[in-house]
Amino acid sequence: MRYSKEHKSETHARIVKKASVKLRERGAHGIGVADLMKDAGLTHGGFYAHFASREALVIEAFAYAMDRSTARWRKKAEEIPLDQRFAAIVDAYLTPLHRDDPGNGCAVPALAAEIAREGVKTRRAFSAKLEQMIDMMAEQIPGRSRKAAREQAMASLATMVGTMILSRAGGGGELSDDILAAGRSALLDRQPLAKPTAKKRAPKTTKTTASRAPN
Amino acid sequence: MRYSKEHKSETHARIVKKASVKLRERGAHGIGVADLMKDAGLTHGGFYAHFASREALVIEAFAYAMDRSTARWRKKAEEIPLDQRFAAIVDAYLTPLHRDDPGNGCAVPALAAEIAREGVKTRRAFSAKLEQMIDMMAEQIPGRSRKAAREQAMASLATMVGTMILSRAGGGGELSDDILAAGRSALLDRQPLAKPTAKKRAPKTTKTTASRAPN
DNA sequence: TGTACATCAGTGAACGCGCGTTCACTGATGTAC
DNA sequence: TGTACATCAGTGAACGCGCGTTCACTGATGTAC
Repeated sequence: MRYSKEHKSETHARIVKKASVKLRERGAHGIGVADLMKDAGLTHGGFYAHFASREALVIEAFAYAMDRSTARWRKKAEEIPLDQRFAAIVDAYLTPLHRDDPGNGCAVPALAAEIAREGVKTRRAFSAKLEQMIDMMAEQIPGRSRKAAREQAMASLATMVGTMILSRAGGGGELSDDILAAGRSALLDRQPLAKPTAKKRAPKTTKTTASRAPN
Repeated sequence: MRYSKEHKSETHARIVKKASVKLRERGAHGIGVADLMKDAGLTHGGFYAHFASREALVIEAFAYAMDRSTARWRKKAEEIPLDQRFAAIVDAYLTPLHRDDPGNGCAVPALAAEIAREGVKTRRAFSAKLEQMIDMMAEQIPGRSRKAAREQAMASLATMVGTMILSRAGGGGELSDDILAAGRSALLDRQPLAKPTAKKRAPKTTKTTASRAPN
């Protein structure tokens, strides 16, 4: 073989990784095979040595983004006391940084609406990853039954995703900021979620040095 | 002229109306000019007698859908006591009927994520209509300051939109239903929104005869 | 009232262009001997 | 160790195809005289 043993799988992973950014930025149909390959430092002809079709890459790239988000949140949660985990995730999610950098952000607000219109294969891949994300969120909600936690996880995720979408579509001005703030306070400034005695002590977004949206 | 005075504007309106359904169903890029014209009973060549570009139609069709939703909700609200209006709108929005009929439903969950990636013109048109929709929602929230009502309207709309998107992308099975139910109860079964003494009396979805999602 | 002409919404062929996909080929390396 | 051959990730030209857009044309009606 021309390259080392791991070369092909490394290239494959690089294509998926780069594509997952560009697809979140431009949408599931917003960028072509040639440009995606160029982004990974290759030419378009080699694409089909790695993927059966463009759709197959979209599925892989989407799954990759979802796995990374879920894993990152889970890891973040582990470093924090149980009763602050949910708030910490919401806090990191609903930021201008995340809003303005969809390529490195959560794949759900970027791609879910489009994916709902794709073929069965793509839709199934999505709902499996969404299920995992919901489960992870539910784990961060203490003091409730499994069912109640799952229900709150789903509703909260809906608010997070909806807020992100509306804020991004809001034009980038005051409206965008207002929507983001409204979504934040709906999830963070509510009695059952923050400690009643420390209602206003929702975690601040501290990582001012970060240039990417790690969601 | 070949046709009566109002003929051209009637045709124009018909194209916009039909396109607004198809674009919500298939996405802002999911259907071509030729098919859109065919849907209105015309051939593609005549398109540019009505619109400067495909993008211009997308903007008009989107604005049409937003205006209709906003007007319909406002009208619905007027028929109902002030303290039940918000719940009634949420109740009518978060239904399987609406989820399964995006073409006749709210344009925000169907198109907002894609529109956030369009040109400035399209984005401006969107945020203007979104602003109107938020204002209308805020009017249905009694007993709060203008600012607080607007904030709650934005957060609620975010939950509604996010719930609809996640439910549509959820695969159509149990997950979709669970998400829809979670979003509903988050908005309807909460103390500040329903009367404390009638917490479980959230309005039921009664219009079982409706075959379209009027949102 | 009758006739010639102007108007213009709508038709359908044609245009570039970009896209996803295919394919013959390349050339560096692994392997057989 | 040296040599001939096989492998296969990657290249770049080419393919159909569908899309947005353009354009010469049609033909029913309004209007001028």
